[in-house]
Amino acid sequence: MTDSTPPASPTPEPAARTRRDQIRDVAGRLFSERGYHATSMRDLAGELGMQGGSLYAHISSKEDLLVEIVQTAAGQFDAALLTLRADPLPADQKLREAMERHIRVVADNMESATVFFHEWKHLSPAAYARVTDWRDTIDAFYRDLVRQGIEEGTFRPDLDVKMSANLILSAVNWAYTWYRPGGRLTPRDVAERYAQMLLAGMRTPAQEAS
Amino acid sequence: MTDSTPPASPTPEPAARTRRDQIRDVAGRLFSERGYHATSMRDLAGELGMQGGSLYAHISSKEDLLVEIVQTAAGQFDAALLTLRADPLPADQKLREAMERHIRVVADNMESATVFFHEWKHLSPAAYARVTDWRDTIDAFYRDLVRQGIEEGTFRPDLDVKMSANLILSAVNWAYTWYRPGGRLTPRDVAERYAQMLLAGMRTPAQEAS
DNA sequence: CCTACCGATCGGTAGG
DNA sequence: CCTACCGATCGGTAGG
Repeated sequence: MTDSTPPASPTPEPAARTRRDQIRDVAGRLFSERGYHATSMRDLAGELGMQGGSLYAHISSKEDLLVEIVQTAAGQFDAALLTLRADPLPADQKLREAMERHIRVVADNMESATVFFHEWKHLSPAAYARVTDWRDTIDAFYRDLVRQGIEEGTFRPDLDVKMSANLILSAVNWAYTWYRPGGRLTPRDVAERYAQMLLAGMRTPAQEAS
Repeated sequence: MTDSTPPASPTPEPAARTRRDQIRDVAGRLFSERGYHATSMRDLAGELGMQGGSLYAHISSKEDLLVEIVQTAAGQFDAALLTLRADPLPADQKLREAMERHIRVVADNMESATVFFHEWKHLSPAAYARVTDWRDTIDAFYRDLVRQGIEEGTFRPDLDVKMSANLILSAVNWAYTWYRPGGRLTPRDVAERYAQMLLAGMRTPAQEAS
């Protein structure tokens, strides 16, 4: 055994993780555990072994941290879902895939997801508006998917498009309250169980397969 | 037209509404809009046309208000759901009824429900433990309902009991984020749409009716 | 990244 | 229910 091979990095980009990233990650954890307003900058600094005022060498305000956490989470949902829009899959398969990706984003980012769902109302007007726009986009994504299935004849023509999308979104979003990473269920397991139950209620009576 | 008939009371018990009740209700609204920690006692007092310190003639602490709001909400869920446990209905009908009642509690108490779901982590240990116990009770209620349906032969024997209960709870709880009282959908409408989709995925293939 | 500090605001109380 | 106040803590800054 020689030193010619550098040790494999334990995480993808360990060196690229700046102090700023650490601050954001710890903030995400504290905001998710205690809430944004109940987390003080001194709490945050203490977790990082520094004094409260020292944080401002790396960030410009507390709200910047919240904005970054929320926007990053929104970006991950977008990257996972919106790339599916142009996918030529049939609607039922696409829906199953979307649910799996959606749950995976929640499961892989439980803290950010919690902050995202609980604290976005505390954003300043500009960032707040971006989140409501994002929410409309995701709503439309799932509604379009349901409509696609109806047009393709896979989904019942009498489906209430909006309510179906609401039910799907309920299932995948609410996972932030109960999912435990490292437990017996992978995001794929959850998505498969959910999709099986939901698709049975959405498909035209003629169809039956998985 | 004479004055012999007293005017019908606009609300059930208008005279029984004490100043304390007003404080709790306004607190529920502010806590739901801004969050518990972001609502100051002076904000609350201002909405009621009084000074901050005057609140303490009626309440003993800010947390008392939170505890009362959360416990009242939990009590309404209990009153709506747990009375169904001994009901002799078949499981699918009972599930539909439970979902309708559950959504109705959310819909009729959007503010308290929001506080309940977002702020219970900020309770002191004793009240916090009561909420986690409550949550376990409601989880068990829905899981028992799914099990009952499997035993009765109405629901598929291969249903994942825990995941089915999770899906049901996702649907009824998430309503607090999107339901708008006074809109086109009554809680009954929502429950019917949801139950139709969910029950189709839970029933044994033999069955088909509503 | 620290020390020392700013004005503002917090939940709550005393005394009336 | 008000006035006046308490100590504690808040987010953020200056200067090093």
